Amino acid sequence: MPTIRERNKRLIIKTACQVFADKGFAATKTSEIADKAGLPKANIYYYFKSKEALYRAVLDSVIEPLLQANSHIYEQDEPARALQDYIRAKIRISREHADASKVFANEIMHGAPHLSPQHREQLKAEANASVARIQGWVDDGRMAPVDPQHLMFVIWASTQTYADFDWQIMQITGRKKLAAQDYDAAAKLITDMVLKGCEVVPCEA
Amino acid sequence: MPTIRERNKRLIIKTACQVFADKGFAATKTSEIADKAGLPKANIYYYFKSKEALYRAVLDSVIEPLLQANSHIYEQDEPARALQDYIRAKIRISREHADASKVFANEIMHGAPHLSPQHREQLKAEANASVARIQGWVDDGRMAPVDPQHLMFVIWASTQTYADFDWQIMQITGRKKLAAQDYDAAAKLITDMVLKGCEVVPCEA
DNA sequence: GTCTATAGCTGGATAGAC
DNA sequence: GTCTATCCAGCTATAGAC
Repeated sequence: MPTIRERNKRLIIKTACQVFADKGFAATKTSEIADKAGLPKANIYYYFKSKEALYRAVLDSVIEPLLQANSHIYEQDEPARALQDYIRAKIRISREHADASKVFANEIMHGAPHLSPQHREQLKAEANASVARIQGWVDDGRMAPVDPQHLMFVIWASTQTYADFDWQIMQITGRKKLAAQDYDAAAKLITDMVLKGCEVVPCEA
Repeated sequence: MPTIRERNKRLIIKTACQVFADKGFAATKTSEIADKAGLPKANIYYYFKSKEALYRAVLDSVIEPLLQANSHIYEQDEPARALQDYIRAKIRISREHADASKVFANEIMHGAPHLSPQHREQLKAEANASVARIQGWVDDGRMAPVDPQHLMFVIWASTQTYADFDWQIMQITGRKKLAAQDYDAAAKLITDMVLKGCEVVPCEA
């Protein structure tokens, strides 16, 4: 029933995510979030008991989409297909959820001081499961014996860089805004490199 | 002969670099820098006119080491050797200058609001030169026709991640601190992947 | 549920003694 | 060149009218 409550909370979280991504937690003023959301500042505090509580809510909202890409590692049985889909999904996230990625990157870079123990465990569990899956393919002789952990780090880093460090990418490519073709080119190169590195043959499409 | 002046400035910049890397600019208190450096806060302001001026000094001190890795792209004529050395150098920087890397990453992630136009140009020029160099190898048929810009982004991202997101790496590897073998494993995997992706044969050593 | 006005504190910056 | 004491801006957070 509290449809207005939910709607406002969502609006505030969404706006806060943009500002936190842009400025970082400490540099963000609650008044700026309020202004961008078109609300008086006190309204923020009516819905969230503190700036930090709001930030935690943003972190929560951000983790689900970021973890969804992992599903491709499980749903596809063929290594080439799985890696290919995974990289594509990660690049899509960098494009469609750049703010979420930045908020998360910021949090991680500073040692995840606001991340709940539950979320830490969840992330670790997801990573470990993906690593185990890749190790399985290696053990079955279906791909070259790469270190699965470092393979994941490379995939994470090279896909997320298109969100987290988009400013640098735009500087160097000379773009005002990254376009579909840029993300496609990135996905292509990363996929190509990873598949060759793992010595698996690409799937069509 | 202001040897004491220089010594103190260096100490303050070095300490500030650590704290800025750990907390980010806005979350850093000058009192914390002072405490860690074993100085009263007013001393900081005797040497630097503001927190922001100190931060800019840190940024300045950080850029040189980060750019040095680029030299390998020019000094080596053979693509395989150059890329190999470049990746190794970048990984070494992630290990030896992790704080510098984090300060810089933070700055870039938020759109480089404190970076001087000179430094922006310098970074862009270095990047463009490296890209041109790689494009030259492609044109000469000495490596596969990869997109040189995206190749650089991948190398940057996957090497810097070992500094910027070391917390995550440690979480997943279960290490308390990354050791030589971790950086070696990373360098090996990244090099392997890049060389295969570029279709150049590795050099010995 | 909304908003104005303001309290209260944190932290950047400085005056001025040594 | 060093340091203590303090000032004051700007921010988070809230009281209280509507």
